[in-house]
Parts: sequence; structure tokens; C-alpha cells
Amino acid sequence: MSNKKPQSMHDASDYIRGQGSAAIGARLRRLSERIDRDAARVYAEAGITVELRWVGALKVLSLYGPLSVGELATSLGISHVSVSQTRNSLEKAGLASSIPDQEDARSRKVQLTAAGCRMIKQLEPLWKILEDVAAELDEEANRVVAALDRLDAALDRSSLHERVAGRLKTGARQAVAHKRPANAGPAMRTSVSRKPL
Amino acid sequence: MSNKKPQSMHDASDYIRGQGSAAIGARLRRLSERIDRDAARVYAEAGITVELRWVGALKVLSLYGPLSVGELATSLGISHVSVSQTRNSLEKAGLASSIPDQEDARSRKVQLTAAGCRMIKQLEPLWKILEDVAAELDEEANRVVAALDRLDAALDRSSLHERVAGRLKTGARQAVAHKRPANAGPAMRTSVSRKPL
DNA sequence: AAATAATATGTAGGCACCTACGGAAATGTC
DNA sequence: GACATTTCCGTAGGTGCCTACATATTATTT
Repeated sequence: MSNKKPQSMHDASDYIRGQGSAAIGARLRRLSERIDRDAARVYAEAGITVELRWVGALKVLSLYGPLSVGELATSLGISHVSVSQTRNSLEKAGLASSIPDQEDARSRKVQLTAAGCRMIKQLEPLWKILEDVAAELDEEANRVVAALDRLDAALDRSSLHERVAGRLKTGARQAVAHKRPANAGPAMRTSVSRKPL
Repeated sequence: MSNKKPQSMHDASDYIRGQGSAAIGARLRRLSERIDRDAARVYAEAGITVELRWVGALKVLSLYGPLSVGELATSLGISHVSVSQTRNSLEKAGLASSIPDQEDARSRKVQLTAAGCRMIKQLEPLWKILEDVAAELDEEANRVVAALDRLDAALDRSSLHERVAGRLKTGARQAVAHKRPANAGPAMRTSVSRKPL
């Protein structure tokens, strides 16, 4: 194994940070969690007890009224299982309730309770501020959201898995033959340093 | 509560997707998990048993040799607790071992085992392919990584929490006075639809 | 009408990260 | 040297998502 230990860990930090696109999965995750932490802190300091996963569900239910687990999952972009778990959590908190769907016995309609509606009233001013800040960040980052849209579209066209599979199918020899810059790094899920040394 | 139920859920899906910057936290998370799922699938189909969280650690250890938990945490941009958990997982798998640091009795140095080094040899061709694909995606998304860098820099300058706190400090009246477009949406952690209806 | 396939949602367990806390060792201050 | 503070890493518990599997209901096919 290579043992070219840097004289200080500053090089390791910079090196990993230099992975660029190779660490995109980890980059996305770190940012996501960074923002989540801050958002959670905002809610906590506002004295509002809210799980972050509630926010999307609360908003969609307040906009559209009772929805099934599947409908919530679709509009939130997560699995029905996650919605089911969120539903349970919301119900335990008294913010939502669910009733059987009269048109389909397999389905349950999730709806806000009065307490849920009151919490939303409480949250709305904070949401306005958060969304103002988000727009500010997007502008400072020179349209990061548009970039995310483009990445989503690229993955819609052809997933990471499909792209890799295509390369493997054309032969390992061809893949090896690709010339990479000397600073080529690890795979998608490599981490990127966020803590200065 | 508003009960303007769309005639079909197609509107709800599009509406949430239209949150733009307001749902950036959730956007980042969805993409992150989307890429992770694909990466995991790639490894699985290659017949390599690897937890995604191992990848960064494996690479850094192979590049720099034994590192302490704290050093790994810094270079991977995650907490020492996560590293500790990953270390345990790696050790259970026989890919890493840890020894006391002779210069600091509080510290443990994590190092690759022979089996760990062999696994890395196995992984390297796949990593090359994954990083080629990542570069392709970055190009198709017109420099999404640069955009993520810019967002990181913006948050480094002033965190989400700080920005919100600043607005709250200047007064709730001022915050309420902000004019928002009619399609103003929920806070950062709102979800975005990824599943077509 | 009966058989088969698809759909809706729940349960169980897992992944990858986190905060809070705690004990031991190292470092800093007086 | 004594004491205070900081650092290192582990434990415990939690968050928010997932896959695999299962059961009941509905839709489609035979």
C-alpha cells in the first residue's frame, strides 16, 4: 500500500476536497445534512417541536387536503414506507389522522388535525424566512438549484447504474484504457472534507 | 385549511417540484440517495460486498496509511462518531484494524489489513469507471460540482441558521413585510417529487 | 366466474449519519 | 506542581431514509 503520508493532514484534506465530480454523492449528502442541521436549529430556537420530515407532508396536506399514503409518497418523492413512518410520527404528535378511503379499501387518507392546522399557522412565518434565505443562497451560489435540476435530468436520461453497466458491457479493457488525470480519485461515495485541519 | 384538491395528483407533483430553492435541502438529499442507490447496485452486481460508507475511508487509508479516528473524520468531513462506527464495521469485515497511537494514549490509528488492501485492488477498476461516469454527469449537468462548491462557500460565509437569525433579529415585522411571489412554497426541508404520477 | 397479476400499505430490519454524554489523556495556566 | 481546560474517541440513543417481505384488495386475464 502507498504510505505517502503528508507532512500534515492539511494535504489530505485538500486532496480529498479535490476529488471534484468523483465525490459527488458524498458532496450532496454533506450539503444536505449541513442544511438540515441548520434548519433543525432554526425550528428548535423558534420553540417549535417539529421533525424535519414532517415539513413536506404538512405543507402538501395543508394545500391539498387528505391524501393517501401513496399520493403523499409520490408528491414528496420518497417511498411509501417512509410516508407510513412519517404518518405514524405525525399521528403520535396529534398533528394528523388517517381514515380508510371509501373508494378503495386498501387505501388510507391522511389528513391534518386541528392541532396540525394550528402548527402550520405557527410555522408559516418561519417558512417565509427560510424560503427567502434559500433564494438568497441560490443566488449567491449562482443557480445551484438549476444545476441540481440538470443533474436530475441527466440521471433521468441515464442512471449512474446504467452508465456504469454500459461501460462494463463494452469491456473492461476499454474501461482500463481510459486516460485519467493524475489526480483521479475514488468513487462517487467518497467523502469530502468539510472540517479544516 | 385550504382544500383546493387538484383534479389529479399531477398538479401536486408539479407544484412541489416547482418549489425551486425553497426545497433545496430535500433536493440535495434525494439526489444523494439516488446516486447512492445506484452506486450500491453497481458494487453489488460486481459481486463486491462493500458498505458505501467504507469507500472514503478505504481510499484515504490506502493513500496515507494509518490515521487516527479524528484525522479520518476531518478528511472525510464527518463526525468522529461516524468514523468510529465505520471503523467498527470495517474491522468486523476484517478490512481494517486499529492500534493505539504511541504518541498519544487517547488516540487510535486505523490501518488497512492485508484483506483490506486486496479489496482495494479489486475496487480500483470499478472506481475508475465510476469516476469517469461522474465526470460525464458533471459535464451533462453543466458543472453541478462547481455549483455545489459555490453553495458550500456561501454557507461558509454565513450559515443558513445565521441568515435566518439575522432576519428574526431585525424584526418579525420586517420579515413579514417581504413580498413573496404567489407561488412561494414551504421551507428548506420540503420534499420534491421524483416519482411521476 | 375463476384465476392471475397488480396495487396499497404495513412490518421488520438495516444504513449512514447525527447529538449528548462520559472517561481518560494531554495541554495550558497559575 | 496543582488545577483547569481542551482533546480524543467511545457509548447510547435518535433521525430519516431504504429494501425485502407480507397481507388484503382491486384489476385484468383466462
